[in-house]
Amino acid sequence: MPTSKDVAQAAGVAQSTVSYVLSGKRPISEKTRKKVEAAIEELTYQPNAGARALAGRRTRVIGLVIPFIPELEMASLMEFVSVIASTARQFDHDILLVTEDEGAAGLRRVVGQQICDGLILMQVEDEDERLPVARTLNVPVLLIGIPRDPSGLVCIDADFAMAGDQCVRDLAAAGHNVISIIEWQPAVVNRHVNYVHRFMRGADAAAESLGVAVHHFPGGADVAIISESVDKALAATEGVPAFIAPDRTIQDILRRALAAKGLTPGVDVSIIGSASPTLAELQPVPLSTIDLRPKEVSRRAVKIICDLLEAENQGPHESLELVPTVITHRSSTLRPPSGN
Amino acid sequence: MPTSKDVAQAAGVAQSTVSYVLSGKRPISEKTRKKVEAAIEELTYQPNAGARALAGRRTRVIGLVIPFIPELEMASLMEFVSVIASTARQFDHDILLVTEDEGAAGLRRVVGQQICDGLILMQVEDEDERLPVARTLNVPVLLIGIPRDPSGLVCIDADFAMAGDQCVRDLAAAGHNVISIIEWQPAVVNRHVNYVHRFMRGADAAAESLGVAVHHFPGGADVAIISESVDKALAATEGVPAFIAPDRTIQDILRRALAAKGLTPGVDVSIIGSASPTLAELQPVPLSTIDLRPKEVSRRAVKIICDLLEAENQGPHESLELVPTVITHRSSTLRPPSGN
DNA sequence: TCAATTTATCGATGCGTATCGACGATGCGT
DNA sequence: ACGCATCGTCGATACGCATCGATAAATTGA
Repeated sequence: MPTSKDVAQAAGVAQSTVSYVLSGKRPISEKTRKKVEAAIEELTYQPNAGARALAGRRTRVIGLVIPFIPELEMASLMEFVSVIASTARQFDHDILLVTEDEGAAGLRRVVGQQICDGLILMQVEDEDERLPVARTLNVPVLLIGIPRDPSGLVCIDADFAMAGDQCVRDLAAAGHNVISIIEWQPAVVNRHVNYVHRFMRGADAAAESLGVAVHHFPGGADVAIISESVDKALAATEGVPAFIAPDRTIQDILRRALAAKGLTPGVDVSIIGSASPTLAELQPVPLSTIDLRPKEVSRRAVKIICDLLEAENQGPHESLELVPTVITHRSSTLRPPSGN
Repeated sequence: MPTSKDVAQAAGVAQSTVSYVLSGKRPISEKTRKKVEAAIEELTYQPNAGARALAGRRTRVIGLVIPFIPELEMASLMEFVSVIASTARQFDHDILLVTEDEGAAGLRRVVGQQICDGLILMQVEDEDERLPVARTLNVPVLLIGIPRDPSGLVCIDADFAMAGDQCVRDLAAAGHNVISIIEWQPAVVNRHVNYVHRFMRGADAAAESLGVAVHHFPGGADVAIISESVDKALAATEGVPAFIAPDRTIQDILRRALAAKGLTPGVDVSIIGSASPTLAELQPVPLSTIDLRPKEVSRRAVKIICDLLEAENQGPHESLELVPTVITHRSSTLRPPSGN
């Protein structure tokens, strides 16, 4: 592997000059720059990351702490990871995976060994054991998710309250007076990932202000429980029933249960939930969705932490950014009665 | 951040002694070791990765090149990534994400800058543009997937031929004379990820040797196409029909199409396919599955590349490892006629 | 008891880059 | 023509660790 010294020699300049050509931190004449660039090209020189990190006290690597929760939807997780990685590249950074099974010690390790300049924590819980550690690390940390106490931390997440609000308003506008929410899996709810609560709060508040009723029913991944919830929900509804079904599994089971009763989404019943556009289109009756915009959340997360890395003016930062959600009408919900 | 020099000072020894305590590459007396270890504890010293890489010419980082293929099942991809990352930790290595959108240049970058000691390439295609580059990199590269020409490369993958063989044998043993395979999405097949062909070859060979018929039908993610395939398959079958349905989407659509015709899996029709155990159990009729063992493939992949890194005796290696697949009977297939 | 080993530790050096101070060359105004 | 600021480049040094040769201390054998 050629070094900057080799480049310098080939170009007939000092090593430091090569360094300045690369960083642009001092003026270099057109002539020398050309020579150096030619030598770099010629030798296919690439700077050594270790040496760069050592001398420059910057690795240009961001640690991404990925959760290990079997109940979680792996597909959506992968979408975050993938977008985060490619966005990081746009900011000239790389992503190092830190798995949850190392626990909080993993954070101390990658920061302590200076493998990373900063961290992104995914799937942050209400009371997250990683937070006390995160607060003491002297590097920027970005949370995806909002803990109970976000003081001294930088957070971003989808605006779940807005999502709940939008769903309820939308269904109410379509003429529903009673809206049934099939809730997340208890395993998820009990982990206190508070987006569930935020969603519900948004939904309940909207219901109250609009004078419609929102009923909550147990959901999860169990066919029997969801079927029972559907029965109860239907019994408690006069007029056309409306369902909010958070994830794919619940949607699948709900759809099947309704089909068994001869109810067609968009005609005899409304369903709205969260799903990727492609998956939503794939359904027999394309699903109206509330888009939590994982890509946008990922992109902004990377941007925020890169800004923090750039600034580097120490001192704990604190901020909280909520990404607006977007509702998309397809065929699974009734249309509002009149003029668009 | 404390350095090894600080530790040395605190312990009253030379910096090099601290280094030897850590590496164990020279004998150290019990007494000094204790002192040094105490100092390390006291200062919560952690060696600087950059300096270590620079001096030791080893980063202990493995680059993981993740594909970006929308058609791919993100969930299974995430399982690979997650298991690879935690297995790497067991071998005292970390995983750096390299996204496909950098293309082959990404490989050159992470290796050229010596961010990584080696690479794992996922989702390797028959004629993969990354391979010529991979061959010239002077670091170990491990492929998950088998290209058309694996010479000079180290590969691992699930044994798809075995999977095809097992599915056909199993269905034949249950009394089916005609077996219908709903194929992968054309987008996947056309990418020449040859596991599709290997699966088919295994299936066809088994069929021939058993004297049963295997019919192939177009699949994918399109409801209309799959429904038509199901109709044709049923028309072409006398007796109880049997289906092999590769992925989740195909399974979902197939199940719905069969239900619409009043056919119940495990009674009037057999279905077998690839799915995670939890997902398989979740179905109304638990799905008999062929397990492609992504976790085992991931674990072995990491082990192989770590062994190569350990060995470090240059020269191109070459090997090909196939991980046996496992068939699991649940309720969606007929049972073999007689005494187990 | 003394030379020959072995054992435990130290000091010095190199890894490849970034950065700082210094210095000659150039351009400016007067 | 002369001092002065600016520009462009060089040389030296630090970053934190691994490693090699050397040295001092402890052990062995005869």
